[in-house]
Amino acid sequence: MSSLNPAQRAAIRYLDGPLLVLAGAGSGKTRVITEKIAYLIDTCGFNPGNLAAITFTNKAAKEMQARVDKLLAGRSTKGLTISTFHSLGVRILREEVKAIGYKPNFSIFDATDCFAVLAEIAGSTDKATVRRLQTLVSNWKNALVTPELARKNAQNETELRAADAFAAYCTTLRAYQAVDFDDLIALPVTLLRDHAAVREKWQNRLRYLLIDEYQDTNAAQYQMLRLLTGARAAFTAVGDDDQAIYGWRGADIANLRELPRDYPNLKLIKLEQNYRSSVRILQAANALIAHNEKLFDKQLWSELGPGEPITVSVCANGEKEAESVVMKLQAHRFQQRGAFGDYAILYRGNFQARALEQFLREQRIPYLVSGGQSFFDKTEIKDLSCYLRLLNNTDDDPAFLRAVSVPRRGVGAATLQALGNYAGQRQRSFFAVLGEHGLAQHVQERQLAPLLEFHDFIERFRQRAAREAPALVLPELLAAIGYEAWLLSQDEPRTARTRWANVVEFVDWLAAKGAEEGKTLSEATQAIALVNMLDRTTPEVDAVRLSTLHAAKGLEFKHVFLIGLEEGILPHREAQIDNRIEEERRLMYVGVTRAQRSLHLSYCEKRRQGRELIPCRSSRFIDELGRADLRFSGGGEPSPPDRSLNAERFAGLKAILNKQAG
DNA sequence: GCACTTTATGTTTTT
DNA sequence: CATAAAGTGC
Repeated sequence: MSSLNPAQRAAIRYLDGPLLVLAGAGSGKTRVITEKIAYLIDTCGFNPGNLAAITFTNKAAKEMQARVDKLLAGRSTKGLTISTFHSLGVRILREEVKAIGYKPNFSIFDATDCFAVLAEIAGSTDKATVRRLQTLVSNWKNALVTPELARKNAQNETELRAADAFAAYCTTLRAYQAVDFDDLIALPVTLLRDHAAVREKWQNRLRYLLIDEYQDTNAAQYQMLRLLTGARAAFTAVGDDDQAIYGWRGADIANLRELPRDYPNLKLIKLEQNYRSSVRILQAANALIAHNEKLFDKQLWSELGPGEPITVSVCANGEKEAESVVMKLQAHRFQQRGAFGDYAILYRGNFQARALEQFLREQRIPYLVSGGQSFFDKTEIKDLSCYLRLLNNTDDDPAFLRAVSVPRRGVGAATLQALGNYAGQRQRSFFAVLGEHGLAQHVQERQLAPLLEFHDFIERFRQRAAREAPALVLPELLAAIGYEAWLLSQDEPRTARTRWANVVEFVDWLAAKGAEEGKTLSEATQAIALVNMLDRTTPEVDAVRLSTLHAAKGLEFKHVFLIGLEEGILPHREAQIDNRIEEERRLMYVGVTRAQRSLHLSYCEKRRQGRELIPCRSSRFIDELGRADLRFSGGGEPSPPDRSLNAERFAGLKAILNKQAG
């Protein structure tokens, strides 16, 4: 435990009660968690099986596991839980399903599946409407609001209709034997709350909890934590209110603010020494975040010297910005004789990566995009997951609909419509009514053959999948449906080849997973829903990292480029109201504090919106960094606030407020 | 009624 | 660029 500072050491050794560690960016918070796990096992004699560390992303969980393994080299960590909130939720659900009337082979719906269910219920094809409803439902679940309560709280006709849709949505999911992401927290909470025996069992099993990124917990996750820790309240929560960037997902900083109230004997330890960034970067970050209403006072400091000045480039438009950033990065790298892997380019939205990728390819600079479209969201992978989901749970209608249509087998929209009506009338799933004798009366005669053939086909593989490992069955299923040929017939040869390569990679991933933990079909299927990026360990590759600001949290880079610093991008156009501006500011803060040695900012004077180039204004956050250490280039300093532009901004704000009132 | 082709269109952030 | 809606041939 050498080279820990006194605050870190205190945080690791404190065991007398609940502990909140306020860990500033780069203050070694992951280190505190991993060292504390080692301390609890080595020095305090905890059984690893009685410890759980909870993170928000798989990436964080994986990294933590690796660091713990290294720290405890040789000693057993068997039974140690290091997982995301959602994975822990699945584990609890799987063990306790019978208490809430689900089968253990339940499906996990992703956002697309849930969207389709809600669209059907609302009878709406308008995307914006359904999306609003989806957010509403998600917010209710995250706040542990039941359909009944939502109905009671409804203020007007619209809210009442939404609450009814919510109720119907829950019923439908239950009929499908399916849960959504929010259920993975909400259901375990109700379970632990309402069943004392279950609660005691889990409290007994998880005797000490460590929670990472505590500021990102939502109400449901906080309740889960309370129920798991119980009266003993043996936990360490580590967080940073300045890095709370998931408010839009229901995360609530109130959980941080109210922790001292809920636990009067809560011990508070602050980590303020930053081991990551040079002084100039840290000063800029401190100046920026000072514009937020602060929850806890915190001043980061560093012993790492002044470092390079922060540069700001003004570019004509998005393409020019991408080009300039790539050129600047090249020049900087030559001058420093550095590696590509020392550089990251960070941005607000995924779409900003495209222009960058183009120039990086042109310059033959290796790069990796993190965030962005997940491997498991690719069409070919979703196709196969749906087959697995259907084999695992034949009540999973969304999976049925996809599997029955890919590849095409002579069953089209009209037939599925008729089948859906029949299934609805019989109160059974699509797959179930395929086996009924009455089927012939409800679909066209010539449709009968392909439908029955599909039913047989699934049934045959289902029996095999019950006995054999999914990774063995899947390749045969692929051959049986002629998937490779289908891909070739659908796409250009080279896209078809990449897609098939993805399929092969997916099968390999499944095999590796299965070998690792002896996964059953239902475990594998559920794991697929939760694991987002294919966990290829690629830190070895020397490549520039492209990442959204959200996905960059928890990472650090020697040199950071932060692009698109314009009003409307960062802060985002739809985040003009006060508390959301604060979250955008924290997002900027996260970006700034990723940098160790140098930080390069850029923004455009004009940006393409649709087919037109719209003039834009530099982000207010640039001004808030303090001018002292900024070096401008490309177009001089940003123009002083211009009245016409302010008027424009005001008009935008008014439009938003009107929309909300109406 | 089904399958495949063309055309428009649009993108906050993620478990 | 990748998906979704509308249009065309069978």
